[in-house]
Amino acid sequence: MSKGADLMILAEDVRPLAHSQKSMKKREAILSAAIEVINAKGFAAATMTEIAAAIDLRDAALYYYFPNKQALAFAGHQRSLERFEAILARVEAEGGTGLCKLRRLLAALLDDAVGNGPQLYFGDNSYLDAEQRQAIEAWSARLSARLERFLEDGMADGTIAPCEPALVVQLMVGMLIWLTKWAPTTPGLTNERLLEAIEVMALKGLAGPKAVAGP
Amino acid sequence: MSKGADLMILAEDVRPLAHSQKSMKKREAILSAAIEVINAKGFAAATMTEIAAAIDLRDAALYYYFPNKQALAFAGHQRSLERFEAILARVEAEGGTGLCKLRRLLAALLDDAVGNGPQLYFGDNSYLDAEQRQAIEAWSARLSARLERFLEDGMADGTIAPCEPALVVQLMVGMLIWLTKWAPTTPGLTNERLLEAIEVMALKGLAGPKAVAGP
DNA sequence: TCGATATTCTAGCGCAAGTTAGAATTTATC
DNA sequence: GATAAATTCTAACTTGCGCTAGAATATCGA
Repeated sequence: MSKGADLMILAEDVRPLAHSQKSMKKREAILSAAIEVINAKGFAAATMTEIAAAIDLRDAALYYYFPNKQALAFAGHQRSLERFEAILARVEAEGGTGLCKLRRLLAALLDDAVGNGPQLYFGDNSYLDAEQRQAIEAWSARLSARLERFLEDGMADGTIAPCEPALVVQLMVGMLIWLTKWAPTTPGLTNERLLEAIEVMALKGLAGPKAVAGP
Repeated sequence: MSKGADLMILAEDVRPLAHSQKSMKKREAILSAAIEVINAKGFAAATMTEIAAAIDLRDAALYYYFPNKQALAFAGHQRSLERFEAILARVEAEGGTGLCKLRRLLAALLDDAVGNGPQLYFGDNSYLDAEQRQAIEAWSARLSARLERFLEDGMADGTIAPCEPALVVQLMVGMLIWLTKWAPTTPGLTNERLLEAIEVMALKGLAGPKAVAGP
């Protein structure tokens, strides 16, 4: 094996060897469908047939884009984390107090969920093999750490009360994961009301002495 | 079919026809193992073999106590809801302000999780058939309503700020479900620190003008 | 100790779902 | 339009797991 070929293979999966943009678009569609189904029913209960049917294909067609079900799910996790990271980076770039950033992040995540459907952000990944799981968890941990920074920033600038950032972040993640399951089935629920509830329950308590109202 | 026989069958599953107390104990052990495995890996990924192995049995032995996997999971949901309801009833009986009850309930749930392992409280149940799912969801809804009462009581007695109880309860449920997944794998984490984090993030924000500190 | 009952095991069936091979069909290029 | 490439399909193989039948073992009362 030449060193060059090795590097090509490491990047991700090799199936679409020299694929066009049109092909990549279908790959994305498959990924979205897979994320939705896996998120709704869990990895094991989500069948390749069902994922394929969601975009009018037969199960076998999926293997043209992904080598197997595991790799498809892995790619789904990666894409979800990319999206999360993009939102996170945007909020970081906009700056502001710790509490401000936290508030804007939550709003952006809700908007994203509405527009693009729920993701696999931090949920179950026990079905991945050791390397894949390690990669996803390391990535998740890096993102969580950046989220914790918001809390630390807030504790420094006085907009957030003393707390253990790691624990608080996990509590928030739990809220958000569960949100994607029940909120879509609750009729008449708007993002505004959700944000209001989160504001009252999760953010008001975190607010420190220098916190001010408003976005 | 006689009417009498019909009623006997409705109650639950019939397998352990005239079983002794010893047999019932094993049934409970199987239930606990099933709850743990299903909670950890999801219904579809949890195999009868693995559940049985957790208490040194072969998969076939489980069918002496439960007619099939679905019924086993259903019984698990029921047992979890029973436990939840028992805790809820105890807190209700002790009385106090709305915030007080909420606080004590969360503490009791954490204690329960430590002693008896995580439960299937409100998680996924898409694998149940229509009747079973309906039964579980109706029961869950009744319990949620009683939990919402705590918030309404608090809003009435001034210990909890104005909010939409149904939404806030769901946010809390999400925190708790997710908690059972990551907390056990976090080294050095105590219930005290968890309660403190919940107190700061979830309860302080809900506190109304008449709230006072302490348990 | 012995028979009856309760409990668990071994062996294997059947089915669903992941996967593959290769044919069929569409799409792109000249 | 014809040829090549890309994409999707049909059909079948394989495996793992829920589940069953019936044998084997343990438990217990007389």
